[in-house]
Amino acid sequence: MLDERKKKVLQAIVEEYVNTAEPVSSNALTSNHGLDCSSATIRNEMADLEKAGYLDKTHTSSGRIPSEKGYRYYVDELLKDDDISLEEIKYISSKLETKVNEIEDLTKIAANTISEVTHYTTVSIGPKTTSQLIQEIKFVLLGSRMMLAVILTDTGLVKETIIKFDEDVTEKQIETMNYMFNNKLKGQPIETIDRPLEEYLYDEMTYSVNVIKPVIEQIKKVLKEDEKIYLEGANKAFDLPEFNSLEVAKNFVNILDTKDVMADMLNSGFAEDINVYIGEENEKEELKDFSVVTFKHKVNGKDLGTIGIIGPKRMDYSKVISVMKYINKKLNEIEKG
Amino acid sequence: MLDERKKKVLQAIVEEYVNTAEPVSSNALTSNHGLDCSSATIRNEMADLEKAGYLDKTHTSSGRIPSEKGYRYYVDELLKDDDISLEEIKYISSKLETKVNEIEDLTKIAANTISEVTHYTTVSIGPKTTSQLIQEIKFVLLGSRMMLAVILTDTGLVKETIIKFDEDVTEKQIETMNYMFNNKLKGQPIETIDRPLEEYLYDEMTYSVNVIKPVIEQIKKVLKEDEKIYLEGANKAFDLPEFNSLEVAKNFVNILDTKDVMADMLNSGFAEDINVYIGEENEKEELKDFSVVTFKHKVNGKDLGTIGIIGPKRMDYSKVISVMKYINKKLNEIEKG
DNA sequence: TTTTAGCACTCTTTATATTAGATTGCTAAC
DNA sequence: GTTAGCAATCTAATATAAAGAGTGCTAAAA
Repeated sequence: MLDERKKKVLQAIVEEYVNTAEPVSSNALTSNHGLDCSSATIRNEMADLEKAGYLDKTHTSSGRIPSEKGYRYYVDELLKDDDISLEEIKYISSKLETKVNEIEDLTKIAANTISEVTHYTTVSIGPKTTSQLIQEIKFVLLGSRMMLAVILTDTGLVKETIIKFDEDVTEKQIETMNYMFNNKLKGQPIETIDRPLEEYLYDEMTYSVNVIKPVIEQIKKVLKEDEKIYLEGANKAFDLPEFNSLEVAKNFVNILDTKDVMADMLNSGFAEDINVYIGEENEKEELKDFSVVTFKHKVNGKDLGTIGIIGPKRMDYSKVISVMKYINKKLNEIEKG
Repeated sequence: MLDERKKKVLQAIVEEYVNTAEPVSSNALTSNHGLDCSSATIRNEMADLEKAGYLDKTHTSSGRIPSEKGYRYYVDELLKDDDISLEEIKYISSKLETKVNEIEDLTKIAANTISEVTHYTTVSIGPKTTSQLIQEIKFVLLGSRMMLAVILTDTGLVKETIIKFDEDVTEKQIETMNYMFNNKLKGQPIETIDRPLEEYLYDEMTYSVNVIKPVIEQIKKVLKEDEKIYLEGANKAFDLPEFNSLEVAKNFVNILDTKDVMADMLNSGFAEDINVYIGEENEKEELKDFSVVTFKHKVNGKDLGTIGIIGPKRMDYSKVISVMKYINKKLNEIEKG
């Protein structure tokens, strides 16, 4: 357990380093951090904190930077989670007030807002289809050989897809299909659209396979389709000094370009709350030099999308977490009322 | 006019520089370029070409690199436009064979393929809605207060949008609307959905403004919506030596992040053929250090989407243009047959 | 026992100089 | 018109030195 002064020193170092991106010297902490002692005393405290693993040095005679353990302690014990200004609150509210018709747009707007307020790159992904129930399926003929299929889920997610046929299809056929599909699928989880169902549908349907086959295939395809990942503020990262290293910059762009790393990153958080992964805490090798903060936007236990920030380990955790908490609250208000 | 040997020298320098990214010395051209003369002779030719503006030096005693005028001459006069291997042809064909149901997906696949084959970053954008005619509008009730609107255009573009109402809506109302909208809009260009039409619809519709207003607004919104821009292979650029400069890398990411620069870039080409913009030839300030190659995928004069490559001025124009030509041909075959 | 002043020591950063290597332009010969 | 030869020019790499920042330790002060 750290005593009060050590906590103060650690907190001061994290905050100072987050601000300046420079190793923090004992001298820098003697003023403006409420530490009423000399630099020599602080040096002693720093040495203790380093021995305990909370601080690192870049070389023998450098100032200190927080270690991952140091950041972790800061996030768990020391951060102020209301690090958000009135202007930021106003800005966020105004952005989220935009009337949107689809949940996915709301998630995108929230991600964009977070990126603007925190100046970090955000990534967002829509709700996982697998966790949803089919509320209704609707087929609409768009011509003699083209049909639109619309699938509504219980959380209000809408999936549409165009289906083309090799032969003419009648309104009557569509109606029958509509009835059959709904009969079988309403209220079922989306994964239901699988082998057994397929067989059933093929059996029951009296007409051409040419008609049913593309429908089933296309619907399966759309529902299993990887969720789209949206990036906001990729360029913002390049304003940070850690991205002056070409290797880091390249890694970063590579990560953003590798959609499945991003998807895994967003999907790995299970907590209801905000997930913070600092450096090595990230499962993915590629992310071990970065920090990631994510949260799932949920209403009544239903996943409506996930938003993540990816930035340097030297991230302003206070700001990021405060903003995310506030946005999460706002999103819940919007969804519920 | 350049004599044959000068052409050969220029071509050799462009090709050598495209390959190596190093200024080309007179010595490097004495072998493997069909130039049967000494390095001193080549030095003389180089000096002439530089005086004429086709070559540049990085410093007084460096080898030569092509100037923008040099690249332009190469693109206009010297490149081989069948610089594509059998494997590449096979690969492209296999990628484009995937059955897709929406035009926009086809454009995306083509852009992805180009990026894979050329190793450059590609950008693509769907068809411009403004150039299209409305073929049909279809409204589908999805619940008592939610409706789906589907707009089909003459080129097969499908736009869907969810519309939510503040009051219950009946099937009958939807049917009437369906009839009215189609009656007024079928065959019309998409811009028709504007003031005069709005008034007409408000007048004719006998029921609540609460119903018609959101419909018109949402449809307008969707149709005027900026086309989505798709990026492929943003990370590929970072393998190129010119991106070892942090400034260049940062600029590049900034450009990719600024969607309207990308959109303008894609929309500015008018030629039927392939557009090449080398460095300063780009209108946008941000692009003046890069080269851009775009082409519009058209069928029967109708715009179906635009694909662009953005890369260094030291771009493999032969490869890029060859691949684009081939892909364009393939796309036309797919659309027509 | 805790805190602090003082100072040698370490390491980074910046500046400067030196050298090796590549390539040109020019001159004069072929 | 072409080429060999060579001084001149510039880059890139390496070495050296000096300045500056910061620590750790010791011994004195509180």
